[in-house]
Amino acid sequence: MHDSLKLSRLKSDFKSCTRVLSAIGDETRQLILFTLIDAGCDGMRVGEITAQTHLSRPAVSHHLKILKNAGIVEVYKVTTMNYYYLDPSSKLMDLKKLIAGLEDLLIVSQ
Amino acid sequence: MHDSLKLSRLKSDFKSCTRVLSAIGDETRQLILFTLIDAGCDGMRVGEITAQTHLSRPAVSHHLKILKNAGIVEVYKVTTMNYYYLDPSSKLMDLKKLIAGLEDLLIVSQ
DNA sequence: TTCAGTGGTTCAAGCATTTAAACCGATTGC
DNA sequence: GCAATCGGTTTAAATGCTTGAACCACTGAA
Repeated sequence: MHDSLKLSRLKSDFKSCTRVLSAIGDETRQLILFTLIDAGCDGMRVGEITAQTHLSRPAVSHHLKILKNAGIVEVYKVTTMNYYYLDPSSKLMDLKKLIAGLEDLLIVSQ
Repeated sequence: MHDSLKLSRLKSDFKSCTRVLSAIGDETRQLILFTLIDAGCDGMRVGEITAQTHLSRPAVSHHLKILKNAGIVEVYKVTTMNYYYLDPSSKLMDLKKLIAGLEDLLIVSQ
């Protein structure tokens, strides 16, 4: 494959990963991710995350919105309760393709 | 392997990747990366990057510092000229381990 | 209908990041 | 020495992000 084609694919891979990257590059959101992993597949409510961390409820709500926007977490409702969980078919896995493309370009062209 | 061990490894993987993640999550720094990839193994000077982008020299210098700090780019001096290039044994490759750990935890526990 | 629980949103304050102008030292050519 | 090039750094302004208080709507139980 031509290097210019590889580069343009890398650019579009980066584009589709930018939200994910900046979402998980933040330590506060990493903390929320770890808390959600602990919770397992049932997910976790905003109030529970607030209780297990040093974060306020609006802060948790805010960061969950960013994680949801990035395609990393999902939510389901039970009456008034919102359960957040890690999406297994998550945008996180798009990073695999990005890293592979980067590796290819780094190894070949250096 | 126990899930709690997996989680604590994931935490330390995240810790060592946080700088890289927030470095490449930024569109301006992505642009600089693309420009450096185009440059190939010889690297590129700050002035050249400034000329090929819409960025000012202090901005380029600032973002290169962040990329260098994250272990993504390296630099070599020729008299007064600083040539920046992508480090092939880059911290970028640490992301592979992080993604693998994430995938493992997401697939097993969901 | 009243009340407690849940959680999203708005807002203003505080903080961090980004930027360009200006400045600096170092090096090279004349 | 002098001027020009190179590029790092400092500064101040602007912009953006994060946060908690306060507020809102919705649901279910009594």
